[in-house]
Amino acid sequence: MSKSMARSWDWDSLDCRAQLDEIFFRQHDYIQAGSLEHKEFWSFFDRFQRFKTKKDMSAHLGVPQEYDARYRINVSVCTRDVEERLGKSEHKSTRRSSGPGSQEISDCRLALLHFLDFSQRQSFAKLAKLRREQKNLPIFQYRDRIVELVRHYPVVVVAGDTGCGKSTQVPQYLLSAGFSHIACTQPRRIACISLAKRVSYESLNQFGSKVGHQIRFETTRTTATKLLFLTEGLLLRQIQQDRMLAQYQVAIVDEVHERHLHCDFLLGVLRSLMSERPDLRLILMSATINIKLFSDYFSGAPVLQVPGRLFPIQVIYQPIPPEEQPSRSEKLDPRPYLRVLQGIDQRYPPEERGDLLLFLSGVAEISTIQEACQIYATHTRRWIILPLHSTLSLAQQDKVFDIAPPGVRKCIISTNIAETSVTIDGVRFVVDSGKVKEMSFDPKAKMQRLQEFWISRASSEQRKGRAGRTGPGVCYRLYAESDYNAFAPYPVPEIHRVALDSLILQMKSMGLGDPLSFVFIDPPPAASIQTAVMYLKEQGALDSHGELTSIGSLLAQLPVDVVIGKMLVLGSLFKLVEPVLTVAAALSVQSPFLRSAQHNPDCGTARQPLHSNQGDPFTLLNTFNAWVEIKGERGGGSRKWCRRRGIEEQRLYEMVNLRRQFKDLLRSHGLLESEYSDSSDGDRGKRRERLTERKKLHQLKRDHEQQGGTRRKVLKLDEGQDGEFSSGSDTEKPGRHKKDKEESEQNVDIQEVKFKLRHNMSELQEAVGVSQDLSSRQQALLKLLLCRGLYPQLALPDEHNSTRKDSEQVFHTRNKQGVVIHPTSVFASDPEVLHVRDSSRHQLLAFVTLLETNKPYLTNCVRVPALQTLLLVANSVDSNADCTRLVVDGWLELELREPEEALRALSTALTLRAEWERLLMAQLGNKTLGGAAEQGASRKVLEKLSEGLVRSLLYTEISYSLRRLAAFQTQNLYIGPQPESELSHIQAPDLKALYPGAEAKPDPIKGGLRVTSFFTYNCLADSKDLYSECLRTFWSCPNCDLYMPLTPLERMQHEGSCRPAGEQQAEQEGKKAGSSSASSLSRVYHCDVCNEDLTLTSTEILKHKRHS
DNA sequence: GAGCACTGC
Repeated sequence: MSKSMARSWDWDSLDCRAQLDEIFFRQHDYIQAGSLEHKEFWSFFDRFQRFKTKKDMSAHLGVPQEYDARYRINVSVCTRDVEERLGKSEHKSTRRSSGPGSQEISDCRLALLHFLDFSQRQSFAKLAKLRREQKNLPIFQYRDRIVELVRHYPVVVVAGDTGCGKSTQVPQYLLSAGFSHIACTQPRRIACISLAKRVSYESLNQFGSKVGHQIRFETTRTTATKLLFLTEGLLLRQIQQDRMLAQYQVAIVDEVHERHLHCDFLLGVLRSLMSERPDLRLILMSATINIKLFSDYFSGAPVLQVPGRLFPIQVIYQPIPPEEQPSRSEKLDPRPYLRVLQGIDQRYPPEERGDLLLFLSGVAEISTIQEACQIYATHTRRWIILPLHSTLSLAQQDKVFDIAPPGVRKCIISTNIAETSVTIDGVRFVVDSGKVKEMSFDPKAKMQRLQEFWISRASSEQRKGRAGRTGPGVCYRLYAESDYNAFAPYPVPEIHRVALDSLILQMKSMGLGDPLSFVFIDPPPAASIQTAVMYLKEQGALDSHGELTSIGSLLAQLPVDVVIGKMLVLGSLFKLVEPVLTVAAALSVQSPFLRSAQHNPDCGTARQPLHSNQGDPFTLLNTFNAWVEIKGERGGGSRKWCRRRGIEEQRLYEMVNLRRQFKDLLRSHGLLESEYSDSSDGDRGKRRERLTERKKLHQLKRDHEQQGGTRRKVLKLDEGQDGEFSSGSDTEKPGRHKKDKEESEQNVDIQEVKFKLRHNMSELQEAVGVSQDLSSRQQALLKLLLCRGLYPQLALPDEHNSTRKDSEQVFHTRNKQGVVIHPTSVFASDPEVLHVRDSSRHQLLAFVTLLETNKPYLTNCVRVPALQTLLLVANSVDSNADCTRLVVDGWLELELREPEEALRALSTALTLRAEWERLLMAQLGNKTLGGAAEQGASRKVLEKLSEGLVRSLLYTEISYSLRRLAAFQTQNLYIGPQPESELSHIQAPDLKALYPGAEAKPDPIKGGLRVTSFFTYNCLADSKDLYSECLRTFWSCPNCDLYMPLTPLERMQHEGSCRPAGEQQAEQEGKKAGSSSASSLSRVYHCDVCNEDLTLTSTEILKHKRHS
C-alpha cells in the first residue's frame, strides 16, 4: 500500500491488527475488540481497501480520500490519545521498527469513519422501512383513537385478530403519548422476551433500556424501564407483594381470550383494584371473540375492534367416512390423512413452496399417522415428516423450524402446541382433525383426567389461521361443516377444569375474602371451590373458619403446588433441605427423562445406575446429583452424558434455578439459616479466576445475542425417519458424520453459558454434595417427609399382586380402586419390591399424581413402611380397646398380633408426632431464628426427634396385617355417639400437657375417647370380647420403678410423661402422670330395643346389641 | 405398557 510499508507492516497479519485494536477498540470505545461489530469492521476494512485500490486505478467514485467531518457521525473516534499517537508517530516514524505508523493509523481511522457512516446509513434505511411497515399495520389507523380512549376511560378493550399488530404497537402508542410505567402481560415467557426485543428494536432503542421484559428467572428490567413485558403469573406475584400495584400506571393484559387460569384470576384481582386505584389504566387485548364478556365484566368498557391481516384461506371440509372412523381403543386410520398429502401432490407443483401442519390430539395419534406418512414420504421423496409435541427433546422440536430442500415439503404432525405456543412460518396447508385432549379434574376421586374432545369453533379458526401467515393457504377439516357448527363456540376456560387449591390459597393470602363470593369473569363451579377449601383445611393451610394459618401463609408464598410446598417446609425443619430442594424442583419441572429414549436399550443401560427402587423422586435425586458431579468434573461433557442417557439437560438447568429460588424463599421466611458470608469462598486468586471466567462468559452471551440465535438448517430428506435414540444414533459413526458431531460439540452451548453466569458451580456442588450419599437413616427420614407432604395421596398394593404379571399390578387409593402404576415409574419395571414378604413389612405407595388416560395411572411414587408411616402422617387413627386393631382414615385396617407391640408403637408415634408438631409450630411462629444458643438447643431436640422417628419407629419390626375395609365394613365401624350430658361422670384424663391439641374427650361422633386431634381410642366396634377389667395388665415402666396393672391408655399416658432421667431435665414442662385415669371405660348407653339407659363398656354394648 | 398445553417476586 504506502511505500513506507517496507517496515514489515502487514495489514493481513493478526499481530498488526491487534496493535490497531489496542488503539481503536478498547474497553471503553464505541466498538470493542471481540464484539460482532468489531468483526464486521475488519471485514468492511478489507472490502474498503480493495475498493480504494480499485478506485486508485480507475476514476473517482465517490469515496473521499479524507473523511469529511460534516457527515452524520456523532461518535468521536478521534480521542485525544489517538491524536497524540498520530502526532508522535509523524515525528518519530523513521525510528520505529514495528507497530503502526501514522499512515496506518490514519488509514484505519478513515476506514472506521466510513464504516460508522455506512452502518448508520444502513440503519436509517432500516428505520424508514420499519416506519413504513408500522404505518401499514391495520391498527395504525386507530392509533389516536386508542390513546384518546385510554385517556378517558379506566378500562379499554382492544380486539383484533392475528396480524393486526396490537401487541407490538399499542404499548408504543401509549409510550409516545406520554404514559409510562406500563406493564404488559403475556401468557407465555417466550412472548415476553420476543415482544420486548421487537418493541425495543422498532423504537430503535429510542427508549433505550426503557423497554424490558421480566419472567421468572430472567429480567432486563432497570429503574429506567417504562414498558415491561411480563408473564401473567409474575404480575400476580407482584400484586401479592404490592397490593395497590403502585409500581404501574398502566396495565395491559394481552391474549385475554385464551382464558388461562392466571389470566382469569388476574382480571378479577385488577377489577377489584380499580376502585382503589382510579388512576390506573387497564387495557385488555383479545382476539375478536367473546368481546362482550370482557367489556361487560368491566361495566361496559369501550371496545375498539381492529381488523386482522391474514392472507385468504380456503376451507375444505373432508369428513372421515364411517368405515375409516376409529372405534374406541383402536388406532387411528391413516387413510384420510394420506389422501390429503396425495391431493396436495396432485394439485400443487412441487416447486410451489408451502409446508403442511397437521393437528392431532396426542402423542400416540401422532406416532400412528407419522408412521403411515413416512412410508408415503419415503416412496414419493416429496415430504419430510416431522412430529411436534412437548415431550419431544428440545432439539427435535427445533427441527420444525429448519427448511426443507427444494421440491420437498415439511409435514409437521403436531398437538395443539402449534396452535398458540409454537409459530411456524411457511405453512400453507393445515389439516385439522378437530380433536384435542383436555385435562379435567374429578374432585370425588381426586384424580386428573385427560380426555379427547371435539375442539371449539374458536380453536378451529385458530388452527385454520396457521395456514395464512405468510401467504394464501388451504385448510382441510376432517369433519363436516355441520360438525363445525355444532362445536362449542369457545374452549372451556381453564378455571372450570382444574383443581383450584393453589388459586384459593393465593386468594386467601391476598385477602380477597370469601372465594365463593369473589366476582370472577366466569365463576368456577362452587363445588370446585369448596373442594379446594376442604383440601386446604385438611392440609392445615386454613383453619376451621377458613382463615389462613401460619403454614398456609408460608405455602402461599412458595411458587409450587401445596404438596411440594409442604415437603420444602418439612425438609428445612429436619435439616434435609438439600435433597428436598432437589426433589421439589424435580417434581415441578417436566421429567428430564425423554420418552423417546425409553425404547433404546443403550439409554436404559446407561440410566440403570441412576435408578432407585425406593421410588421415582429418589431416581430424580440420583440423576441430579450425578449430573452436578459430571458438570463439575468435565463441564461441557455433561451434554454428552445427558444424551447418552436420554436426558433433557434443559430440565436440569431449570431445576438448578428452581432450587435456588426455593432456597432463597425458605431463607427469607426464616426457615433456613442465612448463608455464611462470602469470605469462606476460597482465596483471592480463586475469586479473581471466577471473575475472569465471568467476563468471558458475558462476552460469549453477547456474541450469541448479536448473532440473533441460530441459523436455520436445511433438512435432509431422511430426516425424522427414525427418532434420535433408535438404531443407535448415539454410537459414533466414522467419516464426515463424526466430524459434524465434534464441531457441534464445540459450539457454544448458550444454555450452559447462561447457567454458569447465574450459578456458582462449586457452591452448588458443595451444597449437593451433602445429599449425595444419604445414609439409610436419612433416606428413611426423607421418605417420611415426602410422604407427609404427599399425604393423603397414598395407594395400597392389592393383596393378590404377587400372583399377577408385572404389568397387571393393581393398587387402590381411598377414593379410587384399581389404579395402576405408570410405565415410566421405577416400580413398573420392578414391582417385586412392593410385594409383601413378611408380615412386618407391608408397604404403601405415596404418589404425586393420579392421572386417568386409558387407565388411572399413578406417577412419581415412593414406597413407605405402612404402619409406621400411617401413625405419623394420617389424619385419623382409631383404635379398639387394646390397640391391636387400628383403622386409618376410615379406609385402612391394621391388625397387630401383639398387644404389647401395638401399644408401644402407638405410644411412640403419639409422642414423636407431638414433638414434631411442636417444633414445626415453633419454627413457623418464630420468623427470625433465635440466637445461636437457641438454635443449638433446637438442633439437639431435632436430632433427638429424627433419631426417634427412625430408630424407635421406622426401623421397628412389628407383625401386622393390612387391608382396606370393604364398603359394608365402613358402615358399622364405630361404637357411635353418646349424649354428652350422660357422660359427665366419666373422668377424662388430662392429656393436654402430653400431646398438644390433646382433648381426651368422648368423641361425639365415633364414640370412645378422642386423645389427640388425630387419635381416637377405643371407638371401634371391636369384635373381640373384652371387658374393661381385662384391659388392665401388669406393666413395668422401663424408665421408672412403676409396676402396676394399667389400662392401655394409662400406659400411654405414663410413657408420654415418664422419660429417661436424662430427658426429664430437658423437659421442664411440669407434667405429672395422670392422677385420674380413664379406668371407667364404661358409659351410659341408650338401647333403642330395650328403651333403657345402661352403663356398659364398649364391648358390653356390642354384646348387648347382638343379644337384644 | 404409554401423557394436551401453559405458568410462578
